[in-house]
Amino acid sequence: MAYTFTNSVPYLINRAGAAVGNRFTHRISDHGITLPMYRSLAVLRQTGTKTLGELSAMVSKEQSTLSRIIGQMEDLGLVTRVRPKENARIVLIDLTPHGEKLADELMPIAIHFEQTLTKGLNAAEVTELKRLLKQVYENIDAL
Amino acid sequence: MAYTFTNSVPYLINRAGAAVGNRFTHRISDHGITLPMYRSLAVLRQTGTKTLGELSAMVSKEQSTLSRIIGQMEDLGLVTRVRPKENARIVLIDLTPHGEKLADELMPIAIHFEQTLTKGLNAAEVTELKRLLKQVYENIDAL
DNA sequence: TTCGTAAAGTTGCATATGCAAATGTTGGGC
DNA sequence: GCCCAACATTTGCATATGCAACTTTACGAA
Repeated sequence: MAYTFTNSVPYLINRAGAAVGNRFTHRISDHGITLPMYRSLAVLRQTGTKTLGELSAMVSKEQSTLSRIIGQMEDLGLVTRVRPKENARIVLIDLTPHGEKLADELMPIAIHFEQTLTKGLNAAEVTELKRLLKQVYENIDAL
Repeated sequence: MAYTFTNSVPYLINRAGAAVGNRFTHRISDHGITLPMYRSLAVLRQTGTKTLGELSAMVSKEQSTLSRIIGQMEDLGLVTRVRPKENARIVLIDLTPHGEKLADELMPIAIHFEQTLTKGLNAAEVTELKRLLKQVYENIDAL
């Protein structure tokens, strides 16, 4: 299969990711948070307490960048940042009740996005898309 | 199917896109260009002359941001920027011979990425992935 | 022709980002 | 117990980014 830039996997992934991100960003802007903030909320809501490093990996943001974002979220009263006495190297990040509430409020929006984006695809196709995206992600290690 | 953030389409797309982008960025850094610069080169190489607006849409970068990036590429001698007499509103962007040469040099890297990312997938699966990504992209309009 | 409006790019400005260096912390070897 | 290397996070700094405002140009209506 001939290689064409605009038909390459990175191009198609980036194009879709950027466009979806922009839409979501604008959709949640009136809730006073940004996209990386939303992603942090959603990960914490789903998986509970995380260290900064763990969260950084899960939301695909550089640690130093996320450190500042979490700082803002702390100022907004959405999360808490705690250095445990047992291990004062790490920082444990948790949702506040306010953060949980906001995450819950945004859930319907996220679900709506998921449904709209997969419109025209049957369940098997959606599953396949996700499987392939995970495979591609794993393959990055080999680069 | 229950909605889970880390299994959602936007999450999986963003995760893969960000990681691939980072890898590629570092891989081409010794060639003196950034990722959006590479994308611009690749689009121009593939499709020829473009206006700033067209290029902006194709590389998924804001016009104002791309305007500055093209300015840098002009300084690097990679592209030319021309306002046609017939229509002085638009700016036509073209590769210089130097820009073409660089685009050609980077092609093997891009192909290597494509091959590595799709490792473990057969031809039908790769085609399917691309088809689904295009469908998702089209569905964004409905949001 | 002239005017008003839309189109296409560019620039000002405030914010976000990434890398590298700095800070503070732990645990192991001695 | 002390020192040193590895860890986890934060901060300094330069660059990238997005939005809104501005400039220039094109074009249709009167």
